[in-house]
Amino acid sequence: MFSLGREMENSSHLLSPSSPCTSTFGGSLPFSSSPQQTGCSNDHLSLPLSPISFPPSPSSLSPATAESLHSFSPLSHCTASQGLEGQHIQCFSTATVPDQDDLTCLNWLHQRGNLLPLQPLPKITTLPQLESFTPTQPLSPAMSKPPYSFSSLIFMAIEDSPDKRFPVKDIYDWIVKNFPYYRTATGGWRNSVRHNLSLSKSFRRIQRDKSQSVGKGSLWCVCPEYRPALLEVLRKTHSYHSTNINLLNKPVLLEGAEFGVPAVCDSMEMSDPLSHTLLLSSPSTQIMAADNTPFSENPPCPLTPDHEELVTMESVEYHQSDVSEDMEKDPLSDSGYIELHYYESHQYQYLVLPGDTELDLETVEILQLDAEAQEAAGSLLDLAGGVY
DNA sequence: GGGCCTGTAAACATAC
DNA sequence: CGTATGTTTACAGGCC
Repeated sequence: MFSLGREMENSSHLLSPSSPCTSTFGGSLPFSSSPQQTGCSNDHLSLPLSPISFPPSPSSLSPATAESLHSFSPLSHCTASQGLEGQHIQCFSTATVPDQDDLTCLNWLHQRGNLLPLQPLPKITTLPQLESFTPTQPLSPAMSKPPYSFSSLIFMAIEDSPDKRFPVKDIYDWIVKNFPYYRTATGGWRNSVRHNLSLSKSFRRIQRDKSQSVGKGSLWCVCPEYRPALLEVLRKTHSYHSTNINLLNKPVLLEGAEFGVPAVCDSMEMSDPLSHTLLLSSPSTQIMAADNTPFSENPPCPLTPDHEELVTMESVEYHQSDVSEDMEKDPLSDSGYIELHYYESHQYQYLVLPGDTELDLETVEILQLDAEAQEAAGSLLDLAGGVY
């Protein structure tokens, strides 16, 4: 079960067509180049490989994979049953499949405030049981240069703006606000921003409304036809840095049984840190202690986001009744992104998924195991929305 | 090695 | 006039 993700790289039989749209992974920005051909309308990105069916039919699986799925079926199918050996894993998903007119929508950016692996994740406090959670400084060097190109930074800034358009100065401010590196960087990067704006076909200059004009210069927006490519580059960069760096190179400890939950994992492959990742469905998931005491009633410690630490399997229970109808909708549901957050509590690391992605564990493993697996498994967009 | 992408620097023009 | 903005050119480094 714990090599499932990697195994599924080659498990094309698990993949069933779910989206009429395919595209290639260009991986390059449309910088002075033609737009990436997605062959799709509404910016729907996907990969040549189709996503996994949900849930995969056990009969269609290789023995090892089927065994894996069997072991993880509780979480995969979000129903209550006995999970890992001696381990109680429950996940009830009440999320409905969201309308995703635009699966690449980044509206969540300004809601979420963060899609960056090197940044704190303050919005996670929407988890009711994590009210006391206080973001800490990222462990990664906050002052190091971000991995994102200027085009990506500009793209994020514009997408994060309420009107999807920003003057240059606001782009500066956004970058400085979100990437402390640029607070102290010399001014040359601003020149680079302007250079990118002017040179890249991805961005378009809009004349300000003269009647409401305040400030110098024009407004800049993202050209819709280049948006999928920008999004793809951003996603790949984000994925690479959050997955490969945060997970794949980390040691694995299987010690301890927080909340009194048996620390199983004897059968786990020690080499696969994701095998021991606790998956939650944010924001409507509760971490449960062994006695079913909600996490909020028995918090072991504040969670710290983005900790590159150890991973172990833990109990999780998701109570449908605990989810109010008006609970904040995960902005990621419309984004086409699957944002994976890692929160650490002692020796445990929790992987928090958007609440309504309805991803099953094997899919998640594929998404995280490595970049190649991600590409082989299909885009997050299809996984999130294309199969229902 | 060549092409492309990206970052950086610089010069210059224009607008505020 | 100073500063901000926008355009353009040039060059270097990395990657494929």
